[in-house]
Amino acid sequence: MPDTTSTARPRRARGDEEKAARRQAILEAARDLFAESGGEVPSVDQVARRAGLAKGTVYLYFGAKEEMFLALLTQELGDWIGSIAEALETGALDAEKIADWMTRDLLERTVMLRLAAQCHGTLERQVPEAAVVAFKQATSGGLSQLGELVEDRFPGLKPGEGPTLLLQTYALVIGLWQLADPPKAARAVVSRPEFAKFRPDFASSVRPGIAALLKAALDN
Amino acid sequence: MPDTTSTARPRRARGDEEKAARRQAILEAARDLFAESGGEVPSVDQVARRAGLAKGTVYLYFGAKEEMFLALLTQELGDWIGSIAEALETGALDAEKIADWMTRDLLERTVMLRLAAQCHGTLERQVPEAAVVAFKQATSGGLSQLGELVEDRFPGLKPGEGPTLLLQTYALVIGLWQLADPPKAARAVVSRPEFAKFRPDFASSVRPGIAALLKAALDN
Amino acid sequence: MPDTTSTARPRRARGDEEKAARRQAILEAARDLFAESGGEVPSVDQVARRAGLAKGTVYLYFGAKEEMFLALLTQELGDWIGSIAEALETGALDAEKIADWMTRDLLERTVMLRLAAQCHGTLERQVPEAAVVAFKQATSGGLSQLGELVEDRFPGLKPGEGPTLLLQTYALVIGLWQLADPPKAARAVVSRPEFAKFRPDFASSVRPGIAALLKAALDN
Amino acid sequence: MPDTTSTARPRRARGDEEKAARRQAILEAARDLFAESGGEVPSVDQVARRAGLAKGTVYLYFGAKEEMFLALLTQELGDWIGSIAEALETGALDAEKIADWMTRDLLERTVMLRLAAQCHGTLERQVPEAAVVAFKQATSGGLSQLGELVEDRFPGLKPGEGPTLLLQTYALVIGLWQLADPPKAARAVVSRPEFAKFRPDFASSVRPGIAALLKAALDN
DNA sequence: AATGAATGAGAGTTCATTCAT
DNA sequence: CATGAATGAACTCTCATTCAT
Repeated sequence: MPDTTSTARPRRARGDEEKAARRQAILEAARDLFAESGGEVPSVDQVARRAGLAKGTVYLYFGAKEEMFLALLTQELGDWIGSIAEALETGALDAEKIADWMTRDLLERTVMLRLAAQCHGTLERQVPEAAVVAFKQATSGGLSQLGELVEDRFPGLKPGEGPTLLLQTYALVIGLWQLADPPKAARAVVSRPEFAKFRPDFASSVRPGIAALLKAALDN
Repeated sequence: MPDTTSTARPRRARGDEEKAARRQAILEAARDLFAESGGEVPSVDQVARRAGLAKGTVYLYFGAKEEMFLALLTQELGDWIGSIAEALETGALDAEKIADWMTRDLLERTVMLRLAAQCHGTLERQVPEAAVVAFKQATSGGLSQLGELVEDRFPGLKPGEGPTLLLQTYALVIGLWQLADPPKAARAVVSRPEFAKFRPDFASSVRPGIAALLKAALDN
Repeated sequence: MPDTTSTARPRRARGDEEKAARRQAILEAARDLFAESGGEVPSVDQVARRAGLAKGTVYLYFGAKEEMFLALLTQELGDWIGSIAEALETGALDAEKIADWMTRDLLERTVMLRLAAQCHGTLERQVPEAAVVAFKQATSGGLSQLGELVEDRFPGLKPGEGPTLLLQTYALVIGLWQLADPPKAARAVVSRPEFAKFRPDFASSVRPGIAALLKAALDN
Repeated sequence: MPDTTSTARPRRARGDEEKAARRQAILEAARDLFAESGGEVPSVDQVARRAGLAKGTVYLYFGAKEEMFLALLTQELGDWIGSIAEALETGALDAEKIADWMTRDLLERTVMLRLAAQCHGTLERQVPEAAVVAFKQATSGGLSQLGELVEDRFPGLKPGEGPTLLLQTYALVIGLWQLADPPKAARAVVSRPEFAKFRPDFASSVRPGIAALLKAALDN
């Protein structure tokens, strides 16, 4: 019976399947630590330990720390995209309703939001090119498909407008998140009444924003 | 004729005016280095040297490195806000035209955009509370006024919608910038044709996005 | 009417008398800060400010920071020596009584004790030779005289034993002080019951120690 | 034959034993540098280099620089205590003889003396509490045992007087050392004839002092 | 005499990454 | 595959001292 928290040397991962599992375990450890700390990127050592591994082992699965977090964001984004695709296929096509659903959905994806805010700003800045390629390819692939789906479902859209709409939405979302989710140090400050206007809470700013972008695209 | 590049000890800044000027010179040195490096936050020593000063001197004007960059962003944002206010007062009130003007204006503000992307994501994360207060206060003050002006000029807006609109716009802008302005490492990658869809260049995504937000607010 | 706490430029000290007064004021500022902080050597700037002066001014009166504290210790020691001399001349010559009086007297001289502990360990280590000369001369002069007085009052002592006795006493006193007055960081620790044996409090260890040295010298 | 001065990466210390050895090697490097410089606390980098290691490696074995020196003092004190215990068990119980032996023994322990003088004055002032606890515990443990031994050997002592006597002796010793071992800067000065009285050399002041404390305790 | 802006050496600490075992 | 000891670059901030005004 495997015990990931034991201090015994973890069994060697053999075969692609086991290796993928270990990689995934590392990503989950990273995710957990990132979430627990409220958006602080943990050290490699912390991640390794949390995964029940040694520091060096992480480098067997990821070329660099940032690669690891890029991989994590890839997953989170993929997940989000999948969720949207599903909603588009089954749900209503009303802008308000979509905005509503999206907002609620996003509130459960704080790790993705925080990670996206950091990746596009900082993480990418220190990563070997190859890793960025992988990241962009994965992301771009998912968004392309989703963009097509959007155009399918909203025939009013001209070709290419699907991805553009998605891009704008994504940008608005992470932009608002950055403004609405100040890091620990700033949290105390921003919660003062005099700043209320500019900390209108993520949900209530993002919903009308998404709706606006959606309507504009459809009315075009 | 003074020689700022000489190694001689720089003139002492005496009186509030000269001190403000020196502070400004430091900010400009920081700005230049930040711009030249494409968004890398320079070390205090680099900034000092560029300003023709010694490291320690910087700490006479700023309590910490991050404070310096927060001060820089404060200025850049203030500048931007001022520019918008002026445009609102003198320019057309057509959504498309405003979006157009704004886009062109933003393209000249890459330092502000890059800095904003970093500040809200990273810089704030390491700053003493007092500095964050100063920053938020300055920013918030400017935005409040601008929000009122917006409501003045667009009587269709309900009270409070001015600031919200500005917030959304700001979020969209910095969000898009982050996606469209990948850091050096990523630049080569993203310029490949297969990513074209997701790097439609800042200008052409931001313009319709702003227009959309604007129209939605006015149509409300 | 002079106001040392005002922010106005202090009047220039002219003539030896005024200069001596200013020097004294600086020393007192240093003493106060040192006392208040519980034995932390304050920065030159702090001392200057407390004295209502600017940093540079301190250097008109003392060649270096350590010199200042050496001068302060000189005074404190001189004071102590004077006090002992007086007690010897007027008081009883019983070893126990002397130890008793001395202990009580020392408890009011924590600044001297703390300062002595630091000076002989650290401060001297960074001072220009000239300053050390001045310090040693002053101290040595006082102790010589006091030594003679001791030999006068205790005819049992052989020539030279007076100073030796004083030296031993001084050493015991500052040694015990160091052990009994742990700095802030250590205070919490040492107050735990399990360390009680080695924090027997200054007073109750120093009194018998002094008495022992005294008796031994007299019985010789 | 291994070459410790080569620039090659040093062998990795594996297992508790080798790690303890490496820790010891670092302590010895620190000791040597401290001794050579006449009591100047060396930088971490210097210590590391002397031990043939990189700066960072030192931090694998000690949490902070001061911790390292506290550990060193712990050893030195332990050594001293052990030496005294042995002497008490095998040697004569005559006060003069003990004082004599102790003085000779101390003259070979200049590192301990210098270090003690600094630790109790300065080092403790900047150390994380945990490190101070460890230090006090180690020291206090050894002194307790030695105190009991003293009471055993000198039945004239009342319970508790053993540790007190040790404490007084220790205080006298480090106090005298501080006065008799002026740092480099002061050495030239103090060697002048006019200061002879107050630099009667460590040995000849400490011996009678110890004897005095001892006799007083026994005569009680 | 007084000022206080400018200096810049200096040091401790962290942590991503490597590689011998 | 896994390990974790070793590395060392990187960076911030302090503060005693100087000297032009």
